[in-house]
Amino acid sequence: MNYWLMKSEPEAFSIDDLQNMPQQTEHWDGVRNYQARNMMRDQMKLGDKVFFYHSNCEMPGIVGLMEVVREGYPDHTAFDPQSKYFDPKSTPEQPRWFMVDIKYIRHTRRVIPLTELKQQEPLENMPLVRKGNRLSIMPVRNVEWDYILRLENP
DNA sequence: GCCAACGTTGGC
DNA sequence: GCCAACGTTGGC
Repeated sequence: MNYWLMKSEPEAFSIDDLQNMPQQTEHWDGVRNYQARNMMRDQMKLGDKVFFYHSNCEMPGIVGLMEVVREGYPDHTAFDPQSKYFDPKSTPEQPRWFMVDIKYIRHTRRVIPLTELKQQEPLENMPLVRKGNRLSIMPVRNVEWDYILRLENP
């Protein structure tokens, strides 16, 4: 099993929003970055676990756990001229953008803020804590995953 | 709201 | 294929 971290701006889509979806499941649409696209299309597998990260907000940090429940398939919002994610270069015949379906598992016991993650030496190689990184989806090493979960307890 | 860092676009 | 211009991300 592999581990991941996915960012979302809580004003657009938060962990609470996910929890309140039917089946507590939602497709992760709107990603328009090739690296992130490749991970969703090729690497994220059923049962993989994912940290939900809130970005661009008062307290950026890890807020919950989720699980991949459907592997990569075309992001249909790219086909819809009404969507803000519309991309005329993506067609159903030759889709350019992909998404996965994600299911809520639980909130973390507390928000684990970015400021705290940055202070952890074992996490210093995570793209998340590196300056200028803009990846909205990234792999998490097994040891990093376990380490972060231990931070949950104050 | 600012701005550094980064990715993408398009002229040449 | 280079690179300037532009747009976006996201912490602060």
